[in-house]
This record gives sequence, C-alpha cells and structure tokens, in this order.
Amino acid sequence: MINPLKENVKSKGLWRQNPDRVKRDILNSAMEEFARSGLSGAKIDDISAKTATSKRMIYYYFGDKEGLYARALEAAYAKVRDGERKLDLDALDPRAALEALVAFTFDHHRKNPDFIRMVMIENIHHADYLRHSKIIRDLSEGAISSLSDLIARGAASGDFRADVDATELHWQISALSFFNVSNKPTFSALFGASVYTREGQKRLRDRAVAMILGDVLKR
Amino acid sequence: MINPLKENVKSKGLWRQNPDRVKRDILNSAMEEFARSGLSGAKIDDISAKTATSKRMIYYYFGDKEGLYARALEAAYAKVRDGERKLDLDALDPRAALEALVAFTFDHHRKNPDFIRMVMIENIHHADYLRHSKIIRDLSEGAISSLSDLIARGAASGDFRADVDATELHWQISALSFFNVSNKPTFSALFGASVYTREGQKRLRDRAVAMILGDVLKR
DNA sequence: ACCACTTTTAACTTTTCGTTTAAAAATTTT
DNA sequence: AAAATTTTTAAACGAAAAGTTAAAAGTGGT
Repeated sequence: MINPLKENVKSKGLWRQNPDRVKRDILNSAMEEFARSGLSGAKIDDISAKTATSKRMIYYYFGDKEGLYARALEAAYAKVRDGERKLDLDALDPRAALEALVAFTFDHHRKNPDFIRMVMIENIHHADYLRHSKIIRDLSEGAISSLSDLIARGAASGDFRADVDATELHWQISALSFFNVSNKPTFSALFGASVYTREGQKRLRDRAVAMILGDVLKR
Repeated sequence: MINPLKENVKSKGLWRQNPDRVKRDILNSAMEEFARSGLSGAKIDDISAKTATSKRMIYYYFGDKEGLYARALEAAYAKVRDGERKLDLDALDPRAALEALVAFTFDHHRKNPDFIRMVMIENIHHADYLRHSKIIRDLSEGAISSLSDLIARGAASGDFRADVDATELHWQISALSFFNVSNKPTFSALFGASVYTREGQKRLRDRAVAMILGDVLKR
C-alpha cells in the first residue's frame, strides 16, 4: 500500500477486501478480451488493463492464461444458461411453448454475442477446454432435459410427431440461432446487410420459428 | 546449394524450378495450420515444417504472416467455390434443384471442414481480411446469382412462393450446413455424438432439405 | 495479538515467435 | 554470356508477451 493516490482512499480501514469481486472483475474483462480476440489473440496485459486490479492478481487467482480462459468459458456458459432459466414454457401449450422457445433462443443468442464468440473460439480449439469442464456439462444437461419435457408433452397431446428427438431438435434450433450471430461478419461482408436490418432479423426469426414448427408438428 | 544430401538429386540440372508449385505447397500447409489453430495460434515455423520448402520462401513469396493468411483464405474460398461449380441445377426442375442444392451444400460443407474453419476464424477477426479481398467478393456474387436464377424459375413455374429472397434462402441453407461442421466439437462434447453418426447426419440432412422446401414451396 | 489471506507496485526474467540476414548456387530469361 | 529470378541454409535479431519476484501493507478471522 504505497501508492499515495490510492492511500487516501484505501488505507486504514477505508476499503474492504473482496476476493469474489476481484475474481468476477477479472473474469468479466477476460471474457470480453477472449471473445474479441481468441485465446492466443487476447493479451494478458490488455485483460489486466481492463480490470480495476492488476496483472499480478490474475496470476494469483487463476494461475496462468489457460486457467483464466477455462474459467472465463465457464462463466460465459453460466451467465447464458442463467438467462435462459427465465423462460417458463410449462405455462404454455406445447405448440406455443415451442414457438416461444425458438423465438427466445434466436433473440437470446443475438443479445449475447460474446457468449457466441466464446463458443466459436472453443470450437476452434476442438472443445478441449469445454470437455474438461464438469460445470458446463452439468449446465447443458439441464437445457436438454427441459426440452425433452416439452417434447413429451407435445407427443402426449398429439401435436408433435411421435419420434421427435431432443438432441436433434436442439441442434436445429441452435443452428439457426447460432449461425445468425457467429457468421454475421463474413455473411454481411459478402452478401450485404439486408438480413441484419431490424426487419431482416424479424423475418429470419419468424421463418426459423415456422421451419422448426413445420418440422415438429404433426400434419 | 550446399546441402550434400540434396546435392546428389538437385544439382546440375537434375531439378526444375517451379515458383507456382512452391506457392501452392506453402498455401496448402498454411491453410491446414491456420484452419487448425487460427491466425495467431498458427506458427510460421509449423507451417514451414509442413512444406517441402523452407521458411525463407514464405517471406519471399508472401511477405509476412498476415499476407500469407490473406492468400490462404482466398485459396480456401476459391477451392470450395470451384467444387460447387460441379453441381448443375439447370437440368432439374425447380423443386428437385432446390432439394439437390440443400443436400449438396450440407455434404459439401461436411467434406470441407478446413474451409469452414477458415470462415470461422475470419468471423473471429470480424471479416477484416475477407472484406479486403475482391477475389472472394467476386466468387460469392456468382454463388448468389445462380441461386437467384433458380428462385426465378421456381416462381415462374408456380412451385415457389413469389417472394423468396435469394440472400435469405442462402442464409437458411448455410446456417444448417455450416453449424453442423463449425460446432461439431462443442456440440458433440456436450450432447453426445448421436447426430454425428452416419445415420444421424443423414437424418439431419433430410430434415434440412424438408425444412427448406417447406419454407420455399407454395402450399 | 497473531496468523493467514488479500492486494499493490513495478521492475525483471524468460520464452516465444515473427522476421531478417547473408552468401551461395542453381535455374531461367534475355 | 549476362542478368534476373528462384531456392537453400542456418543462424541470429528484436519485439512482444507470458510469467515471476520482492517487499510491503492492508484486512479479517480466531
């Protein structure tokens, strides 16, 4: 505690220790930088510059760059899965619930580009870090099992085909929602921004909903 | 020409110069390494180790790492667009042509994971290199215009909705085909390999075809 | 009051890696 | 035959970036 500027504020009982807040702060900066530039593209100095604390604390709490990346990836998943829990599908009939799920997923991915980019980066790394995270595997199990419940309800009511597969349906919903965000830079560079206008996005979302429902609903 | 091992083979008229072959060789190695590890993840030494020539030649022909990456990206696009040209849709009626196009795109992306990964990497870089490449923009224009022709035929025959948009349709076909490859590592790590078995892939492809046709066809 | 844990600071070490050098030799072009 | 271009070799440079060190001082629980 030498810095005279900070001494005014921080010495002699004028500040609180808060390891969790420091870790969260570091994790937030790390997520932004990793999402922007990738694992090898992101610089520890840039991450530390974004924090309220110092580079030393990154190594104190996270060991090394890879450890920080692994934890940032987990934090990204946890944050997004947490946001998904706000959606309550049980109150809706199966058909309306599936409509809501697709539209919600499409919008939710759109609002969380940093998460999408973390997943893209993890795919570039062949999912090596994700595979070692029990936290993330547990989080994902929950997502699939609530989808299974919905499918069971739809099959029971006779609205859905009898042979809808949860993993397959999740793949379909994810594909349309994920690609929209992940490939926006190259797609709009090559084919123009028309699908990324407000109206374009609304049309794509509506079509995604219709396509999924067309596939799942009994006809 | 000092190396005594190579001197036997290469000195005194026993070998040919071939700048184009050297460039192609470097480009192939570069594409593999960039696709595997990304722009900052790939190492010039690793690329050069894969070539039949030396590190020096990379700089001789491509200037620097970014130049090499830019050219490798162009080569990846050129190769894939070239493969696409083999598909002749004009011989088929609009409905069959669209079916063939979707199924072909799905399979083609699957068979060219390095291209997909180059595009993923380029998206991580916000399409900065792609945007500066006239070659790639020209290549893409062709892809969209042949799709427009198909849409026009389908609209004229009354098979397709009258308001099908080429860019939108390309987005839909791409989303399902691209995600399948780009997110295979994380998806299979989290949800198992069931959709990536031979049967799983066939089902996904059939569903993709049906979904697109369901969206485009008049009902 | 003691002891373990948390935080700051900034310079320092080490490693990694892109890039360059230089000379020589062989080929191809003019 | 001269000039220009292509290719090889191996070492070394230099900058960027990861990771470390040290001491000091503060907090918080027991």
